[in-house]
Amino acid sequence: MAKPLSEYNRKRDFKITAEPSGAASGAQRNASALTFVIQKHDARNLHYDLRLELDGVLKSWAVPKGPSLDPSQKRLAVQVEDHPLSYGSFEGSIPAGQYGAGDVIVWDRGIWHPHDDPQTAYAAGKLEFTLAGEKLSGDWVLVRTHLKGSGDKERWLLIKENDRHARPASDYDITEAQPQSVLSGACVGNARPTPAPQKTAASVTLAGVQITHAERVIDLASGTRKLQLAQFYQSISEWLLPFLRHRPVSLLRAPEGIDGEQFFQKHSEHLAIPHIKQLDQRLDPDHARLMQIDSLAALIGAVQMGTVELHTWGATSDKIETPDLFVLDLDPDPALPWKAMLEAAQLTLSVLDELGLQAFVKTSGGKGLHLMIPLARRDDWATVKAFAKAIAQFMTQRLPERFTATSGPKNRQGKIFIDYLRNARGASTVAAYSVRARPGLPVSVPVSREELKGLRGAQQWTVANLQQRLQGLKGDPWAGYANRQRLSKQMWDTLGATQPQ
DNA sequence: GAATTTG
DNA sequence: CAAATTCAACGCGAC
DNA sequence: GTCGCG
Ligand SMILES: [Mn+2]
Ligand SMILES: [Mn+2]
Repeated sequence: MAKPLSEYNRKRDFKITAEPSGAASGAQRNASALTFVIQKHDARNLHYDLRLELDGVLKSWAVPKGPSLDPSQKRLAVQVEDHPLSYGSFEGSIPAGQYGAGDVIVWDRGIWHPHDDPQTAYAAGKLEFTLAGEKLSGDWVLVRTHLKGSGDKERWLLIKENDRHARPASDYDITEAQPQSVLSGACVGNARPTPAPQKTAASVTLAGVQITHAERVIDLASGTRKLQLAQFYQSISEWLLPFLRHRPVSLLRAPEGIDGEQFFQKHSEHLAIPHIKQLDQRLDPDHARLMQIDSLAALIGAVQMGTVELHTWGATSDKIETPDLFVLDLDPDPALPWKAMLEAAQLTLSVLDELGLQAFVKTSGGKGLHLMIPLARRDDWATVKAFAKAIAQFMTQRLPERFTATSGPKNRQGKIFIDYLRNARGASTVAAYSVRARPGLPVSVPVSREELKGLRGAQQWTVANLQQRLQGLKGDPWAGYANRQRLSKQMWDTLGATQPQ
């Protein structure tokens, strides 16, 4: 049943809106002279409001698509709160910020003749009636469906009966043919005289994905807009996708921009991220299904959902229990000068050289650097993590003034924490060429060993200047990355550690 | 951002 | 219909 | 057991 007039009054501030305040009409009208009105309302979504006078108020339904003269076209009509009779002649603009803000015109009005007792028929959920308006005529039926709409809103259907006023939709669309107000001749919505002027479209299609809120600024520091971030990711997709393909991915999303709420997302079961791949449940039986980005469309789909950062597992989905790389995440005390960070990286690389392991360096886009070591997918997570921990402890033992293998800010005072914990099953590390959700939108960028000494910071590249670097590159900074390496007994011995199990 | 619930 | 609310990870090590 | 971390 519809909400009463008090609901109408509660939703409106009559000091601000020009709409009439509501009071039921005391005088009981003659049942043969009931009025109806259809208002066209250019609110958030353009729709038509059908209002039938009954019991001194206007019973009201929102009809998203408006009436159709075609009896085969059933039009959804969501019942809304009763409106006062005086609302029937309201035409004008509801101010922004008010309930139902937007322009209203009286699209049609006249008399409705119920075929039966209207109170009884209304209560029964099936109103059959004849309209005598300026545009609409003939017999109509308004019938309540069993399905409730959102909340307690009742869903009805507005259907034209077959009579001499009926016309097939292919032949004639009355909302299209007669868009204007019957009071003023004014138009509203996309039927405006100059339909939606020169305003840039709010949504754009990129790589087959509709990007909504394309103009939303997601980073104040760089002024980057949502569409620009999507275009950036598209422009570097040939560099980024090889690091995303074939492995589980987690997303850091910030739909309102990096200064708004941020959250991590590891699965995509409830809401569909366009084109994203759902991985087999058996890969991680204790959790919801993991996801994977294998294509440009999926990447752009993720951006549409507000994704800024992409984090990947250190294993591929087809062999998920044996990592194909491990990470040494060098996290400096923020107070340390960049020079100390560079020296620490060189020292760690020297040890890896001693071990016979080739490592690949990337900026984190945050404070530190990431060393990535490709593996032959032979050892399990526990083994690989223990090995990374052994390196961290070995470095700390050798150079306790520079390094720590113990997490926590207190232990990191003046030092660099070698974060080996990224190498646990289920953990992830920001992918090479992922943007970071920080002011200026820095990017995690692979660099060659030769370039390392000249690095000026972990945020040297951002969405604004990465293109320039990539275009100027002579060769692949990570040449040889495809060479997978095995951990040997000799390496464990050198580190003074033993392989678990 | 999208789905769901509330008014 | 419009507005408000809800949800979108997880395990590890330090203490 | 809780907390902080990424
Ligand atoms: Mn309306
Ligand atoms: Mn780090």
